[in-house]
Amino acid sequence: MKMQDGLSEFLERQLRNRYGLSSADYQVLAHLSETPEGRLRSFELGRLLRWEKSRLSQHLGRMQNRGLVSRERCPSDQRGAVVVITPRGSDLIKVAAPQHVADVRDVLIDHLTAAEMAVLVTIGDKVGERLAALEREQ
Amino acid sequence: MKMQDGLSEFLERQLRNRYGLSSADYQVLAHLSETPEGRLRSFELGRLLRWEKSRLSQHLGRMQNRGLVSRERCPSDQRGAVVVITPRGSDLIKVAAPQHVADVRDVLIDHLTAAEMAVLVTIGDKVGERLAALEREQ
DNA sequence: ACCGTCTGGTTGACATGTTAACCAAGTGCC
DNA sequence: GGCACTTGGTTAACATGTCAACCAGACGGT
Repeated sequence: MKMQDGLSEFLERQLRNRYGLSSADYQVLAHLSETPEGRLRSFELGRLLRWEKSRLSQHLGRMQNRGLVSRERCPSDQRGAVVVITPRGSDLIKVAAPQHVADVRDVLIDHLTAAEMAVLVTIGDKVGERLAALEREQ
Repeated sequence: MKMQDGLSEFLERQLRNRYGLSSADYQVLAHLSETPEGRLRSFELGRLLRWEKSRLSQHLGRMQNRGLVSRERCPSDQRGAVVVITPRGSDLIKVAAPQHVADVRDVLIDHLTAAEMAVLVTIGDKVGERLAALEREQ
């Protein structure tokens, strides 16, 4: 648990200090920039991030005010919104992503042996399994 | 990272649904209940939790309103506050703690071999080391 | 076509966390 | 003693997350 908190706090702070991004912002931009068009339906983004819809809506509103994304009406579904990454958002993520990856290496990956890394992945999978099972049960 | 988020979210939700406690509340009560008198200087609690002082102050205010803790002036330092767990807080944590531990087993520990557990501890230590080193550097 | 239900999304009220400013009491040095 | 500096703690303003209520458009059975 301490490792958990320490890692998130460190990574969050790096992103915020260097680029003015929260890790929430980062994840939104990362997902958008991974699509060929830099655009996603709102609910798709929500599914990818596993965020509640109200959180997504509020967060996108703030990111829109800061000029990182914009929203368009969806032509095929009149209810829908399409989220589009702006040039500014795109530039930011292009700079921030490599540095963020470097930070993760610096504070975690570089200090693990291949065997340790493998075990960590196994543990992640097992926990993911268990959580998914609990979610199906409920 | 996903494991991280999934675990915290699950544990947080269990605590909240069953006892109306956030994990922040839980940690405060846990630390208090571990002292013989159920009381701690505010800044001691802050050091243990690694919380900023304003966060601590705000959170204790809310917990006080809910009757989980109370605050007294410190006799030896007129600036100081002593945080005391109330009977209600004490009862709550006595019920919540075993269940919380059981949840952690259920979703993590029970699914790991002894070897995996050992590696996880090693990784935690290494990351802790690295973060502490970065903090000393700053 | 019509109506009940589901789905995508927004909003308001509230809980929580961060930063910066502030205040009052200790501490150290002259 | 007096004065600068540090320390413990609170507060205000703001960013973020949650829940519940709401609205409008889609969808399915009749």
